[in-house]
Amino acid sequence: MSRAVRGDLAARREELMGTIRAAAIAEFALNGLNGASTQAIADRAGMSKTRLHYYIPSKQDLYVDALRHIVEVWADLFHGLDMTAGPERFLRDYIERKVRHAIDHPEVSRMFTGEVMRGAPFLHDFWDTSREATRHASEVIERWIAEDLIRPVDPVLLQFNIWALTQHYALHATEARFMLGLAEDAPLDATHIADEVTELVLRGLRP
Amino acid sequence: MSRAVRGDLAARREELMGTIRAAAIAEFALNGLNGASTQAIADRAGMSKTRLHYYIPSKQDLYVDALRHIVEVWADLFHGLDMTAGPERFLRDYIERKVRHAIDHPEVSRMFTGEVMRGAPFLHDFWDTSREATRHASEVIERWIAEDLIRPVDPVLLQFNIWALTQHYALHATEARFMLGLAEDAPLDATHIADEVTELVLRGLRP
Amino acid sequence: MSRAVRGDLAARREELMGTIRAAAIAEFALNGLNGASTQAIADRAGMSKTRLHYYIPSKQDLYVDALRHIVEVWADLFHGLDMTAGPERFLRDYIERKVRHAIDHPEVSRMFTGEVMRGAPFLHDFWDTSREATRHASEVIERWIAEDLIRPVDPVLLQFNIWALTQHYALHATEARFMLGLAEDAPLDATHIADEVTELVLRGLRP
Amino acid sequence: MSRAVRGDLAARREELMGTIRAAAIAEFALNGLNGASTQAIADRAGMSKTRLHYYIPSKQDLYVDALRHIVEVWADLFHGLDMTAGPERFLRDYIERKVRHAIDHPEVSRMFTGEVMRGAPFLHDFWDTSREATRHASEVIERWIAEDLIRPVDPVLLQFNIWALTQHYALHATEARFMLGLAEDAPLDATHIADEVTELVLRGLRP
DNA sequence: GATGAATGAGGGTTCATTCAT
DNA sequence: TATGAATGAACCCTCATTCAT
Repeated sequence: MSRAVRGDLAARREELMGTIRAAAIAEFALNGLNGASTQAIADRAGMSKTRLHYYIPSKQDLYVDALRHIVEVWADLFHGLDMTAGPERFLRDYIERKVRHAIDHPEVSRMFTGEVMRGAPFLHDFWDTSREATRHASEVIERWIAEDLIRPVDPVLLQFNIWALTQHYALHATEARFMLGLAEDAPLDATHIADEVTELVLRGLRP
Repeated sequence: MSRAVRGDLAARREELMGTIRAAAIAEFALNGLNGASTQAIADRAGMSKTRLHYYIPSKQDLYVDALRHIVEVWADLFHGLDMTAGPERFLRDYIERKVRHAIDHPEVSRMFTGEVMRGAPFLHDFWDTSREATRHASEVIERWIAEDLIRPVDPVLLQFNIWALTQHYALHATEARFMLGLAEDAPLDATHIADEVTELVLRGLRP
Repeated sequence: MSRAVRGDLAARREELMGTIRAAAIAEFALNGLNGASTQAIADRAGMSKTRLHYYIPSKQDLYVDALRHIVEVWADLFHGLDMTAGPERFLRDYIERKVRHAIDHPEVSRMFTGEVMRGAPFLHDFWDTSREATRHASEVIERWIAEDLIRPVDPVLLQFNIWALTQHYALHATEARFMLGLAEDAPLDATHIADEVTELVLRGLRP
Repeated sequence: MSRAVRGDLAARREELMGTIRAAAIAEFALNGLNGASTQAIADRAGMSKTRLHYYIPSKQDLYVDALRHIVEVWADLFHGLDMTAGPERFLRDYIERKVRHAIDHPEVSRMFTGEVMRGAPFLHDFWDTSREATRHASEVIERWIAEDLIRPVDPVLLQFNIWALTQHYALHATEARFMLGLAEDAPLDATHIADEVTELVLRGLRP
């Protein structure tokens, strides 16, 4: 087998795994690990159940893999963001990116929140990393407080609150559309939402 | 059958239905409608699956009944709160109650959020009522703006944002405990959380 | 307890048993012994399943009782018919009564045919009587043949054939209405059907 | 996979479906759609219930498929029969074939009659075709009447009557054997029965 | 790599019946 | 008599997974 063909095969497989993962995230977002059926995932990915099981070791493995993928994507999302630029600049960028991503890929937020709601049984492995990130962010926030750039707040709760505000529009997209009088398939206005959230947070933090 | 005995029977049944509903909410919170098994609900309620099915028409009926119950409980929760008292007083009370309830009964928030994440297929029936409430609240908020009690904001998004902040600690209780360095079964500090959220919102709304 | 009251109670019970039997025949006609549910019978009789079971020893007993009742009713139906009156007079009367009863009470014929189709597992007990009747009728038919009132035929098959012709319109009432262009709830014309059947048989038997 | 193997697989499946259908017809004949259990069908087909369900979408689908099959088989049965050959020739052939088939495959007639007795809820779809056939046959019969080949009769009822006579020996095989003094597993004499029925009908139709 | 076949466990629900009151 | 409660067995069907080809 030539190197090119082998590369082709690998790429083909990679692409297939991407399709499967996307289908899995969509289904896990709707029904969780227990509630999702491999049949539904296979249907969504456009393949037979048997073929799906050829590519994955088990439903649970697929679930964990999807979680890992989500964590990576979110880490990537904030690469290049600079907390040293000060609270205003950082939070504006962060919230904007986070809200936009949440609105564009609601299944991702939903699957993740589902896992967390269940007590995060499969997320514990990743949390040591998250804890480090949280600690690091807390230090920066405390520096901002020390420099009187923002008023004194609980730095961990601040992070949770921002997380809450930005995730919410992914989880509650249907309800939001309804209450805002939008059509069932109309996109939410990410810019407007990001602006309102940003303003609330920045003003809420003023010294 | 004497009136007393009949009363006893009715009370017994009422109590049993409460047990069942609580078990159901816990399971639906974990696994959604599809993922939850009547066996698990029965186990949690301390009865056989057959006996459970004697008391409910179907799993879906139980699910809808639980949702209805949640909506009622939340409506009750805010009876007596007075929006005419001005933003500071109202928001302080509202957020306090909401956060405390979320932290005390996280399964309730979780089941509800799960339903909403799935596109709220069974909640649509209740939303006309919710829309009215949202509209009414929006009017009050706009009056506050007109009276310069708060700065101009999108009144609907403000409601969503407050909702997001107060629900979050129910959904993410496990994660929050972990990041805050608490024990796995330690209660979250509702007072502290409510204070931080309230402060963020009130200051974020200052004219 | 006075005799009158006791009589009342007995009458009440008798009436109730009639209601139950009618409901049972309707359900057994539709679904057979296995397929019929006591719940459906109870519903049809306007009582709770528990109460139904108070009045009957078991579903199977109810089934057998209904069969016995049907056999009795059919026996009564032909009391007074006189085979000595000769074939024309007898067959005219017999077919007329049988067709009319079949069309008026199709459930009865249907439940009975269902039992027979299943191999008549509960009817065997009654068949010794039936065999006697069949033999007796065969003798009369053979006398008719000997007297040249009708042509030579197999006397048992003749009885079966007449039975087939008269039962058919109970079993196939729906189909008959459809093919005859009648409304779904329109009654079949018993007189017309009886005439056609009678004519076919009488002419078919001419020496 | 080679063409030969694929053909093998298809043939294997076809054969299996035939086995399943035969088992299904036997069970549906005994207990109807509601009363028949997939377990009993599986047992009769010599496979596990799970395996049976691998081959059928649902019990109801199997039921409808079996009905469709029966209708097709009966249509095939009368291919080649020529109504233009005149009443005597046609009716002799028709009754002979029909009686023989009924006696050889009583379950088929029984399942069909069961469906019709229940009001034919799943047969309605096929009845438009049947109605056409009935109409066409009626026209031929009326031509026979006009040509004085048979006496005037209701053409639709004539068809029903013949149907009744020929089906009867499938439905009442057990009873017939008993009344004719045959052993429980002895075959009915199709030739004799067909002759008696034919004679009754042909003579009954003489002008 | 990819397909059809197969399976044991479990899914929600209904069953005829019994029990206590 | 008559009711509500309760139950073990059975109902139809789907599950994630494995096997053979």
